[in-house]
Amino acid sequence: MSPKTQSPGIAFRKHDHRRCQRQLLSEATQLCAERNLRLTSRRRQVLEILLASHQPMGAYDILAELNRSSRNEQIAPPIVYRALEFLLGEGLIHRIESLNAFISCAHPGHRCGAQFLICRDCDQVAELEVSDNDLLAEAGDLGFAVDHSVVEITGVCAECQKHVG
Amino acid sequence: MSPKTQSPGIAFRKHDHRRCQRQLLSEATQLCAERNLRLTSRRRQVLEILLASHQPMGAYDILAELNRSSRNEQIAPPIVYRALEFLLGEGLIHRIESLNAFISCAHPGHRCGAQFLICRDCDQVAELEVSDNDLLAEAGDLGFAVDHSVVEITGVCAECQKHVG
DNA sequence: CTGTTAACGTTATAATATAACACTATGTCG
DNA sequence: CGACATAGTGTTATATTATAACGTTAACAG
Ligand SMILES: [Zn+2]
Ligand SMILES: [Zn+2]
Ligand SMILES: [Zn+2]
Ligand SMILES: [Zn+2]
Repeated sequence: MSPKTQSPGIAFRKHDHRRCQRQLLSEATQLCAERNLRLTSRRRQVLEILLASHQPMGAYDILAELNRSSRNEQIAPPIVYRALEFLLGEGLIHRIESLNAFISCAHPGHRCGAQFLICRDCDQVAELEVSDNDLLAEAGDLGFAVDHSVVEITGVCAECQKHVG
Repeated sequence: MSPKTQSPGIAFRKHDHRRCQRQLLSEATQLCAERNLRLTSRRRQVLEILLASHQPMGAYDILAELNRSSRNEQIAPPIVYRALEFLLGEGLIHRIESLNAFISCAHPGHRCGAQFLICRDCDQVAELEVSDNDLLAEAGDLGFAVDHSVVEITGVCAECQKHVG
C-alpha cells in the first residue's frame, strides 16, 4: 500500500515537515516509476526546491535557487520551465495562476486541478481537496466537458486574523 | 428599477449582442454615477473595447485596438493597465488569470469574484454566477476569511463537442 | 483664480515565458 | 558492440505581460 497523502490545509498547520517532504518525494519517485517516466535529476532538483516548503515560488525564484546550489553552472529559464512542465503534467506540482507561481502538490496523483486558499497577509497557501459539486453541476447543465479547473481563493487565514485585531 | 443583467453562460448562446452591449454600457454608466466615480473617456473606451465581445482580451490586444482607433496618438501600456485597474476594482470587468486576459462582466456590480467556463476549442468564455457553497464551507471550516475568489474551468463547450465527433 | 487631488501621458524597465536550435544521454535493435 | 531513434538538456535570443517613476493636464472645492 502506498503512503498516505497530506490532509487538506496542511500548510496552515504545524507538522513535521521534514517527514512530509520525504514522504512526498518518495511518492513522486514511486508514481514516476509506475508511469514509466523519468524523474531525472533536474526534475527532482526542481521538485525538491518546491518541496522544501508549502509556499508557492516563481519560476525565477526556483531558477535563482538552482543557480545558488549548483556553483559554476549558469542555468537558464527554459530548463526550469521544462522541469515545471513535466511536474505539472504529472500532477506533482500546481501552478497558482493568480500569483504566477508554482507549488508542490499536497496529494500527488490527481491531475484534474486543485483548490487553494491564499493568505494575502502571510502569503501561505493551503491546498484543499473538495469535490466542487455546485460548479461541476452548473458546467454539466450547460453541456460543458470539464478538463481542468483553477480555484484560488484569496483572503486572510485564521492565524493572521488573530494578529490583526 | 435598474435593467436586468445577463443570465449565466450568455456567451455560449445566441443573443442580440448589440442590445446586450448597450445595456451593459448603460449599467456601467449608472453604477459609476451612483458610486460617484468618473467613467472617463479613456475608461469608457477600454470598457467598450471589452464590451464589443464576450471574448477575453489581453492588455496588449486592447492597447493595439486603442492605437488602431485613435490615429495620431501612440498610447502606452500604463494607460491601458490603469483603465483596467479601475474597471476591475468596480467589478465592470474581470481578469481571467489562466489566460492573462480581461473580459467584460456579464452582470456588473458584484465585486467578489466570478466563475468562468473556458472552451479550449473555440476560446469562448462564459461567466457563471453560482453560489460556491462547497468551497466557501471548507474555507469557513478552516477559519479562512474569503476576500476574492478565482474560479476558471477549462474544457470543451457543448457546441464544440458536436463538431469534433 | 488657486490650491489640491485624480487622472493621464511618457519613458524606461521589470518580471514572466517561449522559440529555435545544437548537443547529450538513454534505450532499441541488428 | 555500434548505428539509430528519441527524450532530455543546454544555450541564445526574444516574446509577452506588467509596473515604477515622474512630469503634465483636467476636475473640483473653496
Ligand atoms: Zn509539510
Ligand atoms: Zn496568513
Ligand atoms: Zn452579449
Ligand atoms: Zn467551444
